[in-house]
Amino acid sequence: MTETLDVPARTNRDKDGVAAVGRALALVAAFDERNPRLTLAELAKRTGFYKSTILRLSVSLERAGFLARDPDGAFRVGAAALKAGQLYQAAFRLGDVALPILRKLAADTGETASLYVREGDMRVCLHRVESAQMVRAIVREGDRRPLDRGAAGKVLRLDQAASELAENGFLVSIGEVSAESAAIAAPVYGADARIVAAISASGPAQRFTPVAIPAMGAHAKAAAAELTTRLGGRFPV
Amino acid sequence: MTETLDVPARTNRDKDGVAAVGRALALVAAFDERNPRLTLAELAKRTGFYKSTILRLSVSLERAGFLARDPDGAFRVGAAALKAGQLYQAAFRLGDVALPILRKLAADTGETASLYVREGDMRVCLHRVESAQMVRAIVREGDRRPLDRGAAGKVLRLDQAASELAENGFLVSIGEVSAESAAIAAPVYGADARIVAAISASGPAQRFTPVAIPAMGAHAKAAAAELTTRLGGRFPV
DNA sequence: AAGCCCGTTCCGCCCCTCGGAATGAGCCCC
DNA sequence: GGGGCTCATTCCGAGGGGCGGAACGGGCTT
Repeated sequence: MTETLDVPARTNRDKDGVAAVGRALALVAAFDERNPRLTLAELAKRTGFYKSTILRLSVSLERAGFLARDPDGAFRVGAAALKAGQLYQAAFRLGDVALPILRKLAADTGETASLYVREGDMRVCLHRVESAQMVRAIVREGDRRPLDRGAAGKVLRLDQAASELAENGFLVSIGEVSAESAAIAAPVYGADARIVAAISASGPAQRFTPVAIPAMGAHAKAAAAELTTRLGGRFPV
Repeated sequence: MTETLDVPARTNRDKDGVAAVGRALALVAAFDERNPRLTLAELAKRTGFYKSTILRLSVSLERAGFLARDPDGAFRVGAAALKAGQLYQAAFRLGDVALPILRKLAADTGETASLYVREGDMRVCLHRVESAQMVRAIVREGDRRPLDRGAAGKVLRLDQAASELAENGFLVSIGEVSAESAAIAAPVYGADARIVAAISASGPAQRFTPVAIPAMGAHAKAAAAELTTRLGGRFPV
């Protein structure tokens, strides 16, 4: 430390940020599902900071609502974190993320690809990319369909992974919405591992043969998995 | 600055926390649902900070995952916020138990059911199940409302059972949070027989008629009682 | 080409933060 | 009861880290 500075002494000037901020956020990151409440001493042990440092940082964190304190003195994460987490989700204008995935699914299957979300006892098409084929399924954004018909409806109605879904990762429906149509759908999961949307490929029933279905299902499943991860979602165990 | 310091110059020594941390968290708080993505210039305008300050703080925030940057340079809240938000919910060990109860309350009343806890002089929505109706109350997890408006707020402010509450076991508010909304709420008690949370059903005021309220109140009261017992809580004498 | 606004880099001075010591309360055990 | 731990909290000097402005360059529009 006293001499021989091969490295420029000011090397830490760039890309270093603000040390106090890093420390404060490390405090928040010290919590986990097993320990959503921590005492000052526990925080000190987990972070390696001095207790006086933690107390000083916690004043600002508490004021901003990112940290809170129980009457017994225990620390826990504050309510502002909940709000910030939702802002993270809101930052995904779903279309920007979903549309490329839908385009790929439409190309891979040759069918119309669409993204459905649940709305009460109906499902609503949020985005859609139509097939290029002469005979194809026509779906428009905003279309509302009953939840009890069609592959996407079935997927959105699942509280937990049904046996058929768990087996293949997708569901099929033939002639449910209309006699000559068919569809295949896979679930998109949110951060809480619950189904938040369904990605489907739909078209004329004639093309949904026992031979074609497995490949279509695999594509739908892959698209749904891609969207799930892009949204920060978590797959159920 | 040069003289005449009536106020002790070092009055800010106590209870001041760390200024840089407050600034960093103000950056995160600058986002909202309408603006989940912000440019550097927008952030500077909203926070009043210099752009150089924001850039410096953002290095630490990004490293911790609380802020992220898109390829086009726009800032958004980072994934660590989502995790932190879940830790906030985890601190209340209510989620697994409360959600089924909220679902039942939403089904029974046809209105949006939500669970509020007190956070200082505000109340925070911890969990929520929205109504299936076309016209319904919109509540998001993490929403903060003042304690002095709305049925849930009144419930949470009760140190002891007020006469009205003791009589019916629930409270009603009409047009308090917004002119066209109404809500009904009942208290959840902890092991020490003090109020730890409020369960409420909220929706358009038109549906909260003198005829409908008693049934809704009974449902809310039942839901709160159910949650109280499931949490090992004790009712006041 | 001038003007504007964008994002980014750089650096000196001041003040803010760090970290350790000191304090007191609470608890357990002999 | 008192000694000895661990707990949370307060205080302050010294050192360096962050603030805030200036300066720069690129991309637009006028």
